[in-house]
Amino acid sequence: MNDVFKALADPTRRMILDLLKDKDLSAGDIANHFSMTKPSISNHLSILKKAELVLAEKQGQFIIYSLNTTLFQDVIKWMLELRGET
Amino acid sequence: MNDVFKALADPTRRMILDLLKDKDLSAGDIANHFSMTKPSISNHLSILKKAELVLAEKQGQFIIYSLNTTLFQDVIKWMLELRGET
DNA sequence: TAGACATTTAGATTATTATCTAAATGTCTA
DNA sequence: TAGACATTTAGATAATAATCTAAATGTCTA
Repeated sequence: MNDVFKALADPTRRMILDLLKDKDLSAGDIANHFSMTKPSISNHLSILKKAELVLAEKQGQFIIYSLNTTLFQDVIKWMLELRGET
Repeated sequence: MNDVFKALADPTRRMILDLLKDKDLSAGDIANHFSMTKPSISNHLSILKKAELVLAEKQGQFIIYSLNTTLFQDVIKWMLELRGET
C-alpha cells in the first residue's frame, strides 16, 4: 500500500485522478489541464500507474488513461480500522 | 488535505498511527518502537501533529500523543466520490 | 537546587522527488 | 515513405524530506 500513499501525496497526481473521474483521457489531454510540461505529467502518470491507481490502454498513437479505484478499498479499510470500526 | 496526504505518505508515520490505535503513548514510548533516533521520531510526530492526525497533550515532563481520526472522514469522502459513490 | 530525565530544536548530510530540456520511439496519413 | 503528432525516456538540476549528532529547554525529585 506504500505506493498508493506515495502516489496520493502529490497534489498534481490527485488532480489527475479527479480529472479521470468524469471520463477517460489521453496523456495529452491530461497534460493540457496543467501548466507543466508533458514529460512531467508523463512521470506523474507512471507513478499513478505503478500504484495501480490508473490503467493505461494504448489506442493507436494515443494512450488512454482511466481511473482504477479498487485499491481505495484497502486505504478505507485501514482508516476505518484505525477509527476502531472493525 | 494536502498535509494529511503528505503525512500518510511515510511508512514510519503510518506505523505510529497504528501504535496509537490501541492506546495513547508518550513520545518516548513511541520512539522505543523504532530503530530510529528520538529526534527523528520527534520530527515525524510534528508532521503528524501539523496534519492534525495526532493530538499532543503535555503531562508534566511527558508529552502524550493520541490519534485523531476526524480528518479521515474527508479522505474517505474524496475516495468514495472518485468511485462515483456520491 | 543539582542532577536526571523527556522532549524538542538546530544544523548538517544524504536520499528522494519534482521538474525541465532534448532526444528517442512509435503511429498515423498524405 | 516522409513528415507530423503523441508519448515516453534520458539526463540534469533544484527543491523536499528523512535522518543523524549535539545542544537546548523544561520538569521532576532527592
